[in-house]
Amino acid sequence: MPSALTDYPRPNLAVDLVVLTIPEPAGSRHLELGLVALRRPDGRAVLPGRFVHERQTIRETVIELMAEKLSLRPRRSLRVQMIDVYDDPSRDERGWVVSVAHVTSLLTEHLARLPQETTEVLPLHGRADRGRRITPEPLAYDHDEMVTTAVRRARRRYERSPDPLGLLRAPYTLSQLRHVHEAVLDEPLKRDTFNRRMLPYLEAELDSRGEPVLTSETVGRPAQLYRLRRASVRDAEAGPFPLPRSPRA
DNA sequence: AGACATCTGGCAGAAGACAC
DNA sequence: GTGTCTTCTGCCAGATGTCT
Repeated sequence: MPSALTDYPRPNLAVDLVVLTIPEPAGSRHLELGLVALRRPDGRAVLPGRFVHERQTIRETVIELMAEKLSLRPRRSLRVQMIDVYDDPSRDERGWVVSVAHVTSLLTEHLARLPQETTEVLPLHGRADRGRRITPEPLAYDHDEMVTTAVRRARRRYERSPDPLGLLRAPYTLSQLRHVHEAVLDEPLKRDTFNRRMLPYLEAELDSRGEPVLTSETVGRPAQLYRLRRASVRDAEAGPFPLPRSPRA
């Protein structure tokens, strides 16, 4: 007797990955949020993706995808989150493919290790919620939708808590943190309010004598260094208020 | 010395919550 | 509706430090 599990046509299962990054050295002004994309032979940009192989989990597929296409090894600090499942039967011209989209972030130091011949970093600007395209060019398949969703969620989190995607390596100054938030939100922020909002969720970096560590790498008065106060993130992300914007210079 | 950047603290006004 | 209190926000001044 034939099995129902084999009698019906089934979609191919795939994983696509939205990789967000800050392509310029973290800490400088005018940072811009970037997206790691691959260039297909036909010239279209696509997200890194991979089919799920037989007897393989989604998580294993994501890990293999990151290793194969981004030279990234899995580690505890690497945060990968699922965005959504994309199941429009016509979404892929090659056939019936259901994709489980994920999002992660890449520190600047890892960008140099990307295979240059196939990967590139596209700048992300604009607000999809205001009817504007985020990517500089249309991506293949429904990858624009994945990017839009990932960026919208990232921006919502960056309103509430300090660098939730870990784009900035701790310790950092308040200005460095603000520049990263401005890059993600693509809008200048009010410095005073930003500092007041974030400080409760940060702790000062201390030296061996318990004194606050200052950095002289910034221009002007040496700035104090901070890192995330571990138990604070959940509280921060529950906060109700969006950050106030500053007029563009 | 002057320009510039950052940090800190204070002040005033707006907005919301609450009691009456 | 009114008054009071709290919280949030924007603005400012002063101190501190680097760079030219």
